[in-house]
Amino acid sequence: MYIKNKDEATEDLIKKTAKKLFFGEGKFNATTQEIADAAGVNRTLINYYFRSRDKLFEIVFADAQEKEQQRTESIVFSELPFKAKIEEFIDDSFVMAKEYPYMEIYLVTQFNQGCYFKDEEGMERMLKKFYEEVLVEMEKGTIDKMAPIQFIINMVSLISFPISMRPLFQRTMRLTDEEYEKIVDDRKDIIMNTLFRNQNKINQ
Amino acid sequence: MYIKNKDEATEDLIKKTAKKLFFGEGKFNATTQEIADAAGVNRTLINYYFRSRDKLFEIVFADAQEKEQQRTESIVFSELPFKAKIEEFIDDSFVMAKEYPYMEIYLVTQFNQGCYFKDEEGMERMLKKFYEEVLVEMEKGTIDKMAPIQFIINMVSLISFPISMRPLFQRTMRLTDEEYEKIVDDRKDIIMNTLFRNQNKINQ
DNA sequence: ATTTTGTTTAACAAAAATGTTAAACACTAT
DNA sequence: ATAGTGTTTAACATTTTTGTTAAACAAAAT
Repeated sequence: MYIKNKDEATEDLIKKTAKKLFFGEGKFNATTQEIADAAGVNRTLINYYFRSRDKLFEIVFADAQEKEQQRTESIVFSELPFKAKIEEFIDDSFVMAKEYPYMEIYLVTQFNQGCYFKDEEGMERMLKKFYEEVLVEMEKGTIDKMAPIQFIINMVSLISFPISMRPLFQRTMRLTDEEYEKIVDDRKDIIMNTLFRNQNKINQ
Repeated sequence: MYIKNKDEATEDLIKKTAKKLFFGEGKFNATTQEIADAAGVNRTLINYYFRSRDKLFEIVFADAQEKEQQRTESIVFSELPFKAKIEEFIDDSFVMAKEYPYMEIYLVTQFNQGCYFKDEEGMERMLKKFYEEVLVEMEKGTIDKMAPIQFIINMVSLISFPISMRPLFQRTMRLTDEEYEKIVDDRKDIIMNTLFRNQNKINQ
């Protein structure tokens, strides 16, 4: 039998390259030729391994969704206390964002074009669990009382927006790469302080 | 001479339709045929009025940028007190978002593909002015002390993210249109409370 | 060695999208 | 009425992108 390494190598290389272009560089409309060039392979290999451009896109999209969800799940269902979970989530998001800054925005554009969702069950379980924890914290007074969904929206907004909108922000505010990275680095404490009413303020 | 109405009517109709498709429905890859169909005109009229697809895109993009900036400028340079400006900005953003929910995300994807910026001077003046006001508020203790840019990022994130990410959010959280609109309606107070350390809490 | 199996390539075909032209059309001013 | 002007249309041409096929190729098994 043929060595399994080689074919999986190219197949994987193509997938990796597509991800890099989509999520890493924001080139959502990359043609098969562009992907092939970036990967240094013949264009028709995309058809050989993935049948069609659409199939490749589907796979990459599904992968991205799954990864996002697993990432979140492993934090939500961990044994960490609430506040630590949020910190973990922030750290994790920023790490992810370094490699794939355009991931979330890509997911959104895909959803706009009428994409289905993957593991709906898992998502629901996770949300329920997190909801409950949020409610407990509100009872304790650690966070302001509001609809739990609003707390989640606040949290995700504060974390994800500056990542997704980096090109717009950085240009608008005329910031260098270094300046922007500094800002992102500083954000963890700021987000924590904003979400947790500044009790036990971390940075002062 | 020919009636000026008619030609401006179609030209404008095409622009309006393109905007509706891009910003209103998130169809960033609409073909000239799709735009023409949606506008109910012959496809080649796009070439007649705009020369090429790219030119049309450029114009729509420039328009969007300009509108956003003017909108923001008129608030920043108004005579309102700081807090009222923010409220105004929130209201304004939500109105805009009703018609063009995908506007900001479109701007970002365009920037990703290497787009230039329009009125850089104006933007700079505006930012400077707002920075100063933010600093004053921090001195007064109305808002937490942090780099002014971080306050701005917080503000814009809390406002724009739930709009831009609506399809993702709504799907993920399994919400109906009515439920989501309710959430957006509730957000104004939540955002104000989050930004202003909950003094004089609006909603309790 | 040669058959088998899977991979890669280039040439070709097909499809999709854009752009151009010239003729038809509508309206108005003369 | 018709000459003039700008608009709209359909037919055509071009370009871009995708998909297919058959042959070349490489490695391993017989």
